[in-house]
Amino acid sequence: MPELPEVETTRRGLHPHLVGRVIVDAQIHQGFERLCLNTNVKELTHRLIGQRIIDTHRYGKYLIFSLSSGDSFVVHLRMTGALVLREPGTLTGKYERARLSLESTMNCMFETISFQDVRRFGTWNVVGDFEDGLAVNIGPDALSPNFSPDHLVSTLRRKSGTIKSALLDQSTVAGLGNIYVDEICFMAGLDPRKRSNTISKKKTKELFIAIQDTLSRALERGGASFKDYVNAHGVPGGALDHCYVYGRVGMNCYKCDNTIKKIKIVGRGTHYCPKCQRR
DNA sequence: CATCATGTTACACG
DNA sequence: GCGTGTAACATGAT
Repeated sequence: MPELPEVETTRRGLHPHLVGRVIVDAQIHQGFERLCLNTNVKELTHRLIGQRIIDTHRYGKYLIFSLSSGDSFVVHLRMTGALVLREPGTLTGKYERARLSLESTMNCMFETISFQDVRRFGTWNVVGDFEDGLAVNIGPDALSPNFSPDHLVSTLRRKSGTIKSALLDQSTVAGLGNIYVDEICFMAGLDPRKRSNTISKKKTKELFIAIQDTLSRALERGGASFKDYVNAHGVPGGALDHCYVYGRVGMNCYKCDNTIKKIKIVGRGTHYCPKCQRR
C-alpha cells in the first residue's frame, strides 16, 4: 500500500485506541514467521507481551510504537500490509498473518490489532532504539522539518540518475512511493526522466512545494487505495480518484488536454504528460 | 500462459 | 564507489 499518507492515516486511526493499552498476547500465524525481523519469533513476542503502548510515531513508511519497556515496535507494511482494529470474536480472515491482543477496557471496543498482508512482504521488528529498525541510509521524513528545500537541492545536485529514481530512493527523502512520485513530477512540471543534477535550484524549490502539497492533500483524503490498502478501521482511502497522472494512461491531461503516457523507469510504471512535463 | 502491481534489497555489470 | 537493470520475495487480478 502504503506510502507516507497511507501509513500516517493508519497511525492516526490506531493512535487513540492504542495509547495506554497493554499487549496481552502476540501471535504470528503458522507459516508466516518471515515477517518477524527479530532473531526469532519467540524473542519478538516475548518483547511485546506485557508491554503498554506509550505512543505511536511514523518515520517515512515505517510505523513505530513505543513500549513501556523502552523498546520500539517497528512495522513496515510494504506492498499490501494493513493494520486493522478488530472487535472481540472477529474471525482472522484469509489474509491475516499476525495479531496482537490488547487488554480489554471499559471504554474501547477493540481488542485486537490484525495484520493483514496479501503478498506477505510486510515486517515486524522489536528494537531497543527505533533507528535500528529503519533502513540504514534512510533520509529525512518528507513531512518533518528536517526535510528542507536546501536539503533537496544539495541531494539532487549529487545524483546523476533520473529524478524519478531519486525521489523513490528513501535515502533522498523518506515516505514517497510510485504513485506520489508521478503526481509530484506532474505538479512540478518535470519529466520523470530528467537527470536530477540538471534541475535548477528554482525548479527544485518548486519540486519541494509539490512534495509537501501532494502529500498533505493525499493525507486529507485518507490516502490512496491502489488495491489492498485500508486504514485502521478497514476503510479504503480516496486519493487515487484525484490523481493527475497516476492510473490515467490514455486519458486527457487536466491541464493541456494531451494524452497521458505510461513508460517504465527503474522498473516502475511511470505516468506523465509529455506536454506539461519537461526534460 | 503472460504481465502487472503501493516496497525494499541484493547482486551483476559497466 | 556509483548508477542501472534485473531478480527476488509471494500472491492475486486481468
